[in-house]
Amino acid sequence: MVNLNKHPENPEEAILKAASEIFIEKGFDGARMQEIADKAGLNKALLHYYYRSKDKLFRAVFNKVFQRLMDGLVSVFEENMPVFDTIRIFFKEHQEVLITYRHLPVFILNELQRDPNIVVDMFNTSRLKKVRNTFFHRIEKEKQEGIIRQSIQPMELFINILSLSVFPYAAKPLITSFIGIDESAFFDMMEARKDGLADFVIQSIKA
Amino acid sequence: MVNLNKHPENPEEAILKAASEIFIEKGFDGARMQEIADKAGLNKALLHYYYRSKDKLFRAVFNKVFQRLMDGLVSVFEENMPVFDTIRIFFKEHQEVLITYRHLPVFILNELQRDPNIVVDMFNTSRLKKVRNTFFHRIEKEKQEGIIRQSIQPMELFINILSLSVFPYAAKPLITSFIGIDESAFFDMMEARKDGLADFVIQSIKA
DNA sequence: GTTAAGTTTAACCAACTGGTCAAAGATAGA
DNA sequence: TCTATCTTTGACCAGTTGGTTAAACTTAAC
Repeated sequence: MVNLNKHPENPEEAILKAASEIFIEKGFDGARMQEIADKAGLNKALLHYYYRSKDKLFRAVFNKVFQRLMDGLVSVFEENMPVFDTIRIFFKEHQEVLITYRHLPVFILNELQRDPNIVVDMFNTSRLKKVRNTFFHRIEKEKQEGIIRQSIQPMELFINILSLSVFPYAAKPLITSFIGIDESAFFDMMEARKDGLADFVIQSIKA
Repeated sequence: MVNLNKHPENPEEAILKAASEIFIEKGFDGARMQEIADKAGLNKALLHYYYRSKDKLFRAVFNKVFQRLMDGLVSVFEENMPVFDTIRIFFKEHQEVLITYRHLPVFILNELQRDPNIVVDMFNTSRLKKVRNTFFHRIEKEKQEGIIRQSIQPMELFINILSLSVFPYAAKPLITSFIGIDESAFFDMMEARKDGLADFVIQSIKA
């Protein structure tokens, strides 16, 4: 027989989708199970039927969202190419990820502070290993080739690149208030900044 | 007659202090008025006697904390001295502020996303004006003197410096998990990074 | 069509939450 | 000492919250 449900998706996915939006917008403490149910168009008891508790539902959401962000973040560093190219490509791609999922940085940073354990054994350490074996290794190589300054530390550079890319989006309300611009002007500014960022880093590390 | 209270401070301050700790640790939604009262060693009704509502108490906390962080952040940029000196002093001083108030960045970023209005008319725009008239002006001057590269945009540089300084502290749980170190190793790393940061920026902007 | 398993619902609950209030206690001036 | 004001408290309250449950509904196999 045909599916007579009001909802084309299966409820498990509908719940996860609605929960993602609510949790990301309001955080774990600010989110309400009833609100998630309303957004999914389902009875609240169903959330518990499929995901037992608010905590378990939250973890399902967080894991999915976190993995998504991580993929968009480290994948570029796992490919073997000249460091300057990696940097340019990263900033270009990562800015788009951040614009698409603009609330994710603050959400993840905040929930991670609330409970640092949610991330435990979420990193398959192979991920870092791969970054080490490609990006970090490449840096050392280009240092020997005289392309990159000797004093550059791969891990620090990695953190610097991340900082420059992510922070402005996390601090968007602060920046817009501080320099007195609206949201669209902010994204214009980020768009213009995109090209300059790679230059900023490369200029700093080149020999 | 002598003060027979168990608490040497006046209750208004005791509440604000306890509220600061709880709000910063758990956020507005996660904080409980009873928990704040317990931490202050006072009756819960007193919180409402002095601060009417949870929202008003939160605003009092946020304002104070925010002003404190802002002072430690922009004061260096308001002084007229060579740009490279400003940058070196800023990183050195700001890292100490961040270590002392290590939970503030995420707290402020998060609450600002929850309700961007809490920061409205909190910036006396004179603050930004002063930064413009000193730091930004100085950059333009040093560009003409051939000390700094022509393509450097003052506002972008300002945001970059902030990003490099603040982000690692906001992302501490992420970084420690990702590279598999504990908290003390993280702060050692930040300590070592401190000197390199100024070099990283200066190297990038010098002509 | 009977049955057994999976799915969905409305009604319900105990615990908790921000907030109130009347009364008790402290304080300082007259 | 009396009194008017300010402080402090315990008890209380209405609304909300995550979570439960028994019963109704669907589905598909026989």
